[in-house]
Amino acid sequence: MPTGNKKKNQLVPEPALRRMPCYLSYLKLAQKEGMKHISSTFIARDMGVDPTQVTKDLSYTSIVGKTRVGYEVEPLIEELESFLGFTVVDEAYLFGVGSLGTALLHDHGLKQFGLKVIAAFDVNPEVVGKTIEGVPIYHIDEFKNKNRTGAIIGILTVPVGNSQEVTSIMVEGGIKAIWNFTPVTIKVDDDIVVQNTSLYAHLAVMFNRLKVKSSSSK
Amino acid sequence: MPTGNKKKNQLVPEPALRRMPCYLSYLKLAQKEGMKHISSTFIARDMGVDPTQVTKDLSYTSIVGKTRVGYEVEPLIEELESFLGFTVVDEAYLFGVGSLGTALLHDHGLKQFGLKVIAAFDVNPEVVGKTIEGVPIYHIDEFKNKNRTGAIIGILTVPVGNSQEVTSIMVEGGIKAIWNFTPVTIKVDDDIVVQNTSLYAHLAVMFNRLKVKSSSSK
DNA sequence: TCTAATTAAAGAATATATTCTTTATTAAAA
DNA sequence: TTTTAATAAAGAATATATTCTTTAATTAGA
Ligand SMILES: NC(=O)c1ccc[n+]([C@@H]2O[C@H](COP(=O)([O-])OP(=O)(O)OC[C@H]3O[C@@H](n4cnc5c(N)ncnc54)[C@H](O)[C@@H]3O)[C@@H](O)[C@H]2O)c1
Ligand SMILES: NC(=O)c1ccc[n+]([C@@H]2O[C@H](COP(=O)([O-])OP(=O)(O)OC[C@H]3O[C@@H](n4cnc5c(N)ncnc54)[C@H](O)[C@@H]3O)[C@@H](O)[C@H]2O)c1
Repeated sequence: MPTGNKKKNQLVPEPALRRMPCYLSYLKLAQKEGMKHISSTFIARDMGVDPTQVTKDLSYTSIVGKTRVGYEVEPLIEELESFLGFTVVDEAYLFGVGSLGTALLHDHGLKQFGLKVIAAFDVNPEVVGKTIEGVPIYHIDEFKNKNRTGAIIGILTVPVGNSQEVTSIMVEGGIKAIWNFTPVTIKVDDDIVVQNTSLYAHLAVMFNRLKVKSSSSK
Repeated sequence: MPTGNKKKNQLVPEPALRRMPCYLSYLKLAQKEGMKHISSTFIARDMGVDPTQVTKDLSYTSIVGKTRVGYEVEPLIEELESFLGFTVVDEAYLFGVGSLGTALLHDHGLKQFGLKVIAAFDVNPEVVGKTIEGVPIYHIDEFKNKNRTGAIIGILTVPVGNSQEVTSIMVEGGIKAIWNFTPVTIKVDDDIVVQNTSLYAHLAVMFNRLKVKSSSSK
């Protein structure tokens, strides 16, 4: 029996996946304004994208639109949230409670998007033993010794020089997906999912576009 | 006279720009280990990418490699940093001093990558008037009234519902580039650069890849 | 000095993603 | 009831990005 995922085992393109949370935010605002139905044409105009891209993106989910009417807002929101994995809250461990790690621990938004940090690990005696927003911080050795069960998602926010070392510890401890906030390309086996989120990479893109714009307008 | 940017006015592909900071991190680690030269073959093997992609990416900068030797590490680092705009520190304003905004203010890393927040704006009386890491926090009305000069880069970390409103205020106040951390697609004129950095989008991609992996291994 | 191996770089081929075109549907208007 | 306009969806065409292939350079070794 098929697992229900529309038609094929094919990978959903990453660009499409990245756009979906944008649609979601947009739809939630539209819902607040009382809209019951919404068409791809309308979404596209409002968001400044191509209308056929909207329908193609949404076609990866199991939602179907209605000709001349568009999509029903509420079911679309529900389907998108569940498709994106935001309805089930996954547990995660966080590695490296520095400035960025602390910020993520303080963030209340993540839980709404399906991620809950249940423990954090560091080596710094100043943070080990403490608690941030109810999340206990242990020494990384505690993870090595005990945590072979539990969360399979790990958030990596350690310094650049320790990235690979901590990655190995994470994988040995049973982590299957790594949300990597360091600008380092970490090496793992094929069965581990790595999601790179380097803020500096985005900064580089922004600087470049700004440079191009300002030199072309001169 | 040409402005010096290698050969063409063509845009550097965003995927290439996003990979460059990864090369940079890698090269800095290699430099620490005393390497003077490094080849694309070597970089590629270490980082798990295609060697020709490395040379193609680096060809957008003005660096040239040497046959049978590779690139000189130090000049390559310098060229990458300057190409990416990390050597000149640009000033920026931050809008929305909530959990994410505060985290960014506490971050010491950004300055190394060419961005320095010189002031922040909010509406919450609990934060307005305070200072975080030396950065003063003003009421957003102060920006409307006075700040027509100064930084042209703005960091947007306000709630979803206020994104568009604050965006307009930013643009009216002279902001030319917006680093948008909200999951909302903000609308601006063509001459404004928008860099979207929604953490939730990355989370969505990670969840999807994890789901695909776990269902294919069963 | 000559040969072999390694490499950067350019361009071709392939793969991927986006946009355009066509078709069929259907709600609303005539 | 019939016509019209708006739309989703599928597939084709185009654009973009990645990977493969070839070429020329040049260092190191014979
Ligand atoms: N701070 C930011 O806003 C920001 C932005 C973009 C990227 N980053 C990247 O995120 C990473 C963390 O940045 P940061 O500014 O939070 O650094 P940080 O130095 O403030 O924090 C790093 C933390 O990791 C801990 N650590 C070191 N070795 C460890 C180990 N072996 N096991 C467990 N924990 C260990 C340190 O004790 C420290 O608490 C860096 O790679 C940085 O490049 C940070
Ligand atoms: N917190 C996170 O880690 C995180 C992660 C990903 C994305 N985001 C996004 O970033 C944005 C901010 O998230 P947050 O968790 O920091 O929210 P938050 O509610 O903690 O902070 C928002 C801040 O914006 C201020 N604000 C509200 N209206 C304003 C206005 N008109 N002008 C200026 N300031 C105003 C608020 O007073 C508050 O201080 C949201 O859009 C969220 O979706 C946050």
